[in-house]
Amino acid sequence: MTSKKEHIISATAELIHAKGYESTKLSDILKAADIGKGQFYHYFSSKKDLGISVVDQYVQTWEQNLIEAILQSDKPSTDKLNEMLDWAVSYHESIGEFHGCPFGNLALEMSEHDEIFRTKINALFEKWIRSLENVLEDIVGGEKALMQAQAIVAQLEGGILLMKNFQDLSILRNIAENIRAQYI
Amino acid sequence: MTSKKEHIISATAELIHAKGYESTKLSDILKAADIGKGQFYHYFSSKKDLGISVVDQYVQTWEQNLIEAILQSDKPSTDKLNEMLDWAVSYHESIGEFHGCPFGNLALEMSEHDEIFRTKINALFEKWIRSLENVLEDIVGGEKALMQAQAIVAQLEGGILLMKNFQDLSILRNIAENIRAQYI
Amino acid sequence: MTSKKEHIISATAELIHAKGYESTKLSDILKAADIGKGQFYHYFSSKKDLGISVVDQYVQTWEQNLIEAILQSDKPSTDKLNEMLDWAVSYHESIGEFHGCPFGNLALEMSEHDEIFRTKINALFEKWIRSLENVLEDIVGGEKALMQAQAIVAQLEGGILLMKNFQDLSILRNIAENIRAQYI
Amino acid sequence: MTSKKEHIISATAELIHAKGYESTKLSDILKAADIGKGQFYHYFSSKKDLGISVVDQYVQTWEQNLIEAILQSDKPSTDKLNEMLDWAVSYHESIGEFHGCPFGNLALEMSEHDEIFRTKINALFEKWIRSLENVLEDIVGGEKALMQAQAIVAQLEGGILLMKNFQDLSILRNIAENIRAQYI
DNA sequence: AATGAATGAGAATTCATTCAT
DNA sequence: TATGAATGAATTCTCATTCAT
Repeated sequence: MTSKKEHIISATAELIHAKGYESTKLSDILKAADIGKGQFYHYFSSKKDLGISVVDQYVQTWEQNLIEAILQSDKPSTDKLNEMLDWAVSYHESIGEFHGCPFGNLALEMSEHDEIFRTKINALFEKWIRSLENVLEDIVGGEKALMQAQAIVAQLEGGILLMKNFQDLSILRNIAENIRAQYI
Repeated sequence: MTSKKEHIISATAELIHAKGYESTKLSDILKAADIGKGQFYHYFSSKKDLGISVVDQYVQTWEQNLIEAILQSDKPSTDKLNEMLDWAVSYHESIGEFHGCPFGNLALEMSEHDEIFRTKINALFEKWIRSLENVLEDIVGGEKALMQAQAIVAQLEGGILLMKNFQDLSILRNIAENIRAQYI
Repeated sequence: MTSKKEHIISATAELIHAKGYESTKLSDILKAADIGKGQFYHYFSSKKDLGISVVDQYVQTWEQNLIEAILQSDKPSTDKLNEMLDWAVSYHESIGEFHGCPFGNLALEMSEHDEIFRTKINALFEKWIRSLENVLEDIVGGEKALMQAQAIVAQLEGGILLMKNFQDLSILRNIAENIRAQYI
Repeated sequence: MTSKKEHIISATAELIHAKGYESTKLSDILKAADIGKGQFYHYFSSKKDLGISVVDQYVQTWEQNLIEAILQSDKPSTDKLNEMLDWAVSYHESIGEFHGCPFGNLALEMSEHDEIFRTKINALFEKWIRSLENVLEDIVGGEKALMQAQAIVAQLEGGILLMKNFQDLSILRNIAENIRAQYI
């Protein structure tokens, strides 16, 4: 039964999103997943091992929900861009609290700590930017597409950072509107 | 002579920039500042007390170097925008390593941990955005100025985040170029 | 098996009796109970937590040995008084060293430090005095019983204090004789 | 000028009475006496040195106010006993807070810690009991005088202990009344 | 598979005392 | 005389990991 393992990963994913990797203590995880130490070390060899599984799970989810379902769908490019912006805003809206972007958070916290984390997070950002570049080629032409894909992702990540710090969703909404106004 | 206290603050500022607040252990600080435990607690009442001093020092530096010297100077608005972008890129260029934005890092790490840190960091972002809004009023008109000021700050912060994760300065350069292309 | 926890409590009880709460360092406890730091914090959340357990254990023992077994037995009142005095003297005699009264010591050390300790110690003194009051009602009549119960407890506590300071059991013996002479 | 030294001793005496010797930190003393570290170590070689001076000052005061002025005066014996009891009650009444007996506190805290403290405190209790014995010889006859002097001192010390723990002066008043009723 | 007791290195902090000026 | 900067051993507590059952 893998579902126990996945249960632990999901419980930890929330904790890490809310508090960060270092601040999420093993005891928090055991409590949240309602398991004992022995069970934890049966499924995972270390806290880091679990951390990596959490990132993998996040990566998989985003690849499906953002990259595949939105950016690589066969809708018109402007629709894709629109959907991506809606998805970003509604993701944070639905959580109800402003913990920031799971990837952005980990990117800043783990980048220089741990090469494995950095590489995995990197790969997702890379894919996101590349897929967005493809979308933008239709809208702004091929030459500027990469630069502007980077700019849009940066704008969203920075907007989520500001949203978290101000504890105010409206900043992210403004950012989304601003992007929309520029490209659509 | 206050310089000993300032010496400790500066040494710690670098450590926190590079590793984050939590990961910067007291022992790291003592080593970096070349002082003993007792001396540390002679100057600061706790690690947090020092952390706040570090943020205060960063705030002061940025208010002088960014807000006052650039955004509130009496040069033309487009020059101010240009200078700000140059300053941002050259700041990270000069450090030689990609630790990210001192404020952005702390914003993400401390936002939900500690209200005092969040408030101080908030105040700086607020000032930055307001000052930039004033600059943009000349360029894009008053109506959109605030939204676009937010967008620019977000873009820079997000760009620095990507830069840190990719360990590649060119992303930040691209972002700066992109902003320049849009407004100048 | 709770006996490990009780083992730690008992070992600590002796230390606290001999040296006081503050002077009993964690390292003393670990050595006396022959356990490691981690094990200690597995059973107790803090030194204070253990301290409270120690007081609770003392309270329980005294309630059984002094209050229930002696003062609330169904023997004649003068026998009860006699037994209490015997018990007090032989308690200190059997230990062989003059560390004072576990409750009196803590009462003086912790009274103004910590409200929880004070309250618990208070409760025991209160019960002791009330039970003794009941015994005395038969001997001196109801009117003076409370005052004289207080006087007897005070005399014993003060006698133990002097005994400790003079490192001489005979003072406590004298006090017991003096009480006996007055009431029996 | 010795008055500075005496000023430090008096300020510390209050602190030790209220908090005990160990809990009175050097920093508390410096603050209370409004002096710097250098000045402290000019007048005293260590904290213990000061502690001994404090005990010496207490001993001197009690020898004057209790032993000489009351117990060795040329008034009738029953007056002396009465005055001693009044003095004891009014001493704690005048302070307004219930910190216990300065000697009783130190007796319990320091007895087994430090032989010098114990000896000095011992000497005072010894003198007190001897002087009271002389007074009692007139009242109860020579045979029982020593035992009853011990009993009275014990009763007062125990009463003050209970008073401190219950934070209630009336217990000490009861004890005084009880002693008066027995001898006067 | 599972429990939770046990480990121990390392964390922040306290504090009497010494030393340079 | 006096200041307060500097020292460092000792203190309580944290926490990921291992081990016996």
